[in-house]
Amino acid sequence: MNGIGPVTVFWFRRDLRLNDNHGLYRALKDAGNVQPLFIFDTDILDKLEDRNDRRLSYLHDRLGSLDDQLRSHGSSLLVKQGDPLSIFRSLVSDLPISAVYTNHDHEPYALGRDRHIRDLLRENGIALHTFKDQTIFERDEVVKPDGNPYTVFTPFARRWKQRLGEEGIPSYPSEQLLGGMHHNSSHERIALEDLGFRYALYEAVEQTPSIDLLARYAALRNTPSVEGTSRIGVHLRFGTVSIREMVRLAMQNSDTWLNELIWREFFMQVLWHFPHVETGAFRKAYDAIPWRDDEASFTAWCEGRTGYPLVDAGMRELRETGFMHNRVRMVVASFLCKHLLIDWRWGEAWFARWLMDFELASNNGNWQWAAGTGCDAAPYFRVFNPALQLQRFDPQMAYVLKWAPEYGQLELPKPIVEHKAARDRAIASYKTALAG
DNA sequence: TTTTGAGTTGTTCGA
DNA sequence: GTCGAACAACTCAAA
Repeated sequence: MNGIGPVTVFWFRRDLRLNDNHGLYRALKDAGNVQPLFIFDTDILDKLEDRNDRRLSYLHDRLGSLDDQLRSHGSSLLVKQGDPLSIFRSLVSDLPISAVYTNHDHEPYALGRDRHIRDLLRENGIALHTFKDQTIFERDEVVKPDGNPYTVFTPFARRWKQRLGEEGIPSYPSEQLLGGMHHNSSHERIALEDLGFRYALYEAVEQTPSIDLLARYAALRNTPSVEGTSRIGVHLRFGTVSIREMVRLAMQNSDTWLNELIWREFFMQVLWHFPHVETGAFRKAYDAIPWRDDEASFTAWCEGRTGYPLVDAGMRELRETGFMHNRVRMVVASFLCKHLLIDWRWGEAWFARWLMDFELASNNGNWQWAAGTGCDAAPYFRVFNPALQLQRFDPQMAYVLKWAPEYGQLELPKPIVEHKAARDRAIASYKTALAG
């Protein structure tokens, strides 16, 4: 490697941007000579079920544009593939590393990974500096006066907004310090094929919702045939936008949308404080529900062949695009858990596989909400009526016909369950399980 | 400690 | 067609 003297490594993970990046800002400001690094983590990649995962294509594209930007500043992204611990083991012997900077990742897997890397670096006399970047508040920054975590959204959101008002939103103008990147434009890129993947087309999404969209957000967000939602989930997941910029925008334009951003942090702190939710019900009594291991019905749901137009359209949209409108997510989730009485974890895993904007905490929290097993969840007797939801939110069938055109034919698919019978079965099953 | 009010997104039934 | 109550109690948060 060119350049003289020690380098500071900045490790990109879920913060793939050069602007308003907290950890990058601190690395540039406090240390300098910053070598940017990204690791394709084979522990994660090996678990992906599809060789043409849209998310990996998206990630790869973003790294390409990150590298382009870095090269315009005389630097380049060092990209490695492997398990991160081994990668760092070889990096510390190859490079004169003075410190490693990165941003927090509180998912269970990441916590363990980072602990091992911190230990390895410490053994080599290298400090790992980590920073809050992907949320406004994290861990136990928003808790009740007695120090315990909130488990109900509304008081959490109240306290969150109060703290925000007191503290304001910080800025980390890393983009102004890029002259301090380590000068080295010799790093080669790793092709998707070298990782064992193929390119999958995906629909690019605006990074910033327009003021116009936010002005109508509260009114239009439940209409799946309209572009009424922000769709920035994918950007928040990969950190291609700054949450701080989004919250500023929300505060100026839409309190309804701001609450959605707070929901994201609510579920993140639920996962942090109650890690058992990753595999089981938040309320343990709900683990007694006798889920039906009905693989045929599950497959019909996955493939969008339930005979319920809104459910089928949503499941097709998911498969075809990696996205599903939020209103429809609620309908299909309620349908799986209540009408089919299938374990919410099956649905959670399917969404995790296909959603471009998949985020463990939000996906888990919202599935537990729909199943009625979570904190502050929908009560178990609240069963979405897919026909009524269709009538209410897609009365012209514009959304349905876009994704499931067979519902425009005279002969309609036959429902795999009858609504009233399924609803009664769900309520009775939950009731019995919870009484036991 | 006790009390009180409230709790994302719904549906159904009967007046 | 419209409207309010019931659904099922329970837990949570805050005073």
